[in-house]
Amino acid sequence: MERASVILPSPYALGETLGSGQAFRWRKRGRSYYGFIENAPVRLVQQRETVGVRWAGEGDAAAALSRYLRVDDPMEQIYAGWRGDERLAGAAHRWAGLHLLAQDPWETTVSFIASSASNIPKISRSIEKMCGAFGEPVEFAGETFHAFPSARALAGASGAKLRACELGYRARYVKEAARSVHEGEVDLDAVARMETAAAQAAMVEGLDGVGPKVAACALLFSMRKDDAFPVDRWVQRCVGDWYFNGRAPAAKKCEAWGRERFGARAGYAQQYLFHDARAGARGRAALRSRR
DNA sequence: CACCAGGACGGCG
DNA sequence: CGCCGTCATGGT
Repeated sequence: MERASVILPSPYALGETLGSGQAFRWRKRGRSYYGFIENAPVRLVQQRETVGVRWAGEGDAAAALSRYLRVDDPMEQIYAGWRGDERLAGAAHRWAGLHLLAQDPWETTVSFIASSASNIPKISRSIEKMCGAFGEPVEFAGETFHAFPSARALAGASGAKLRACELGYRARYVKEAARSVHEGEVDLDAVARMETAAAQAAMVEGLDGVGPKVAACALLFSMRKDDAFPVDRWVQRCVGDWYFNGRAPAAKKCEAWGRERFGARAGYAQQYLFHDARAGARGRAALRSRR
């Protein structure tokens, strides 16, 4: 059990970042966030600019948290690059301190296989059920947590038990992708060392249920491939609305456009666009329900 | 009760 | 290639 404390840069929007739809296992209880770093349970407590960490992992908790939260990312520099872009400049202002994360690659890959044509609350429940059914139990802070299941555990899972995790038609994708990783056909450590396009191609080719978007998410949210530009329905729609006069380009073209336009920081641009688009939709939904 | 969701896949033109 | 129907399932 490791304890430490980390000084966050300013700005760092911790709650917004942990709940931004790139990670699915963070839960807020009181002033604490419970989740996993390097697949070991962790509790974070934010007080002003510092975060207290209690971590079940081995090694330097402060270093692990700093890596995970990407506290060294040059946000002001990134925002400066968006000054000529009205939409992104606005999003940078509204969501100042929203960061990308550096999560576990295997967990992130499976999580986004489970994400296809779903929604964030359902994805979270689905992953939680997978962990409960197939993940190793870990005692932490007086309760039992379940680590994210290994490739071996998921490869050996029964189809029925997997589908019980609300995975639907994605269950066979998870099982087959797990087999590919467990048998070494795909090596995520090697993928992480490739440049983005090659890494994406390797994942799409080698992993069932992984297309361009899911691969881009895994690369961006767990392997620091910041030039990746995942295009889901939200991003496709808002890119169409904000940059193409309401006519959304096809997903493939939209991805190429985003990577070309935003370059080495395309992933950050994508995350801010996604966050802004969803926040707008949530606002409109709240407005509707109030009438 | 339609319609949508951090899409992928396979078949068809 | 690009387009389109299909695939479970819960939320709105």
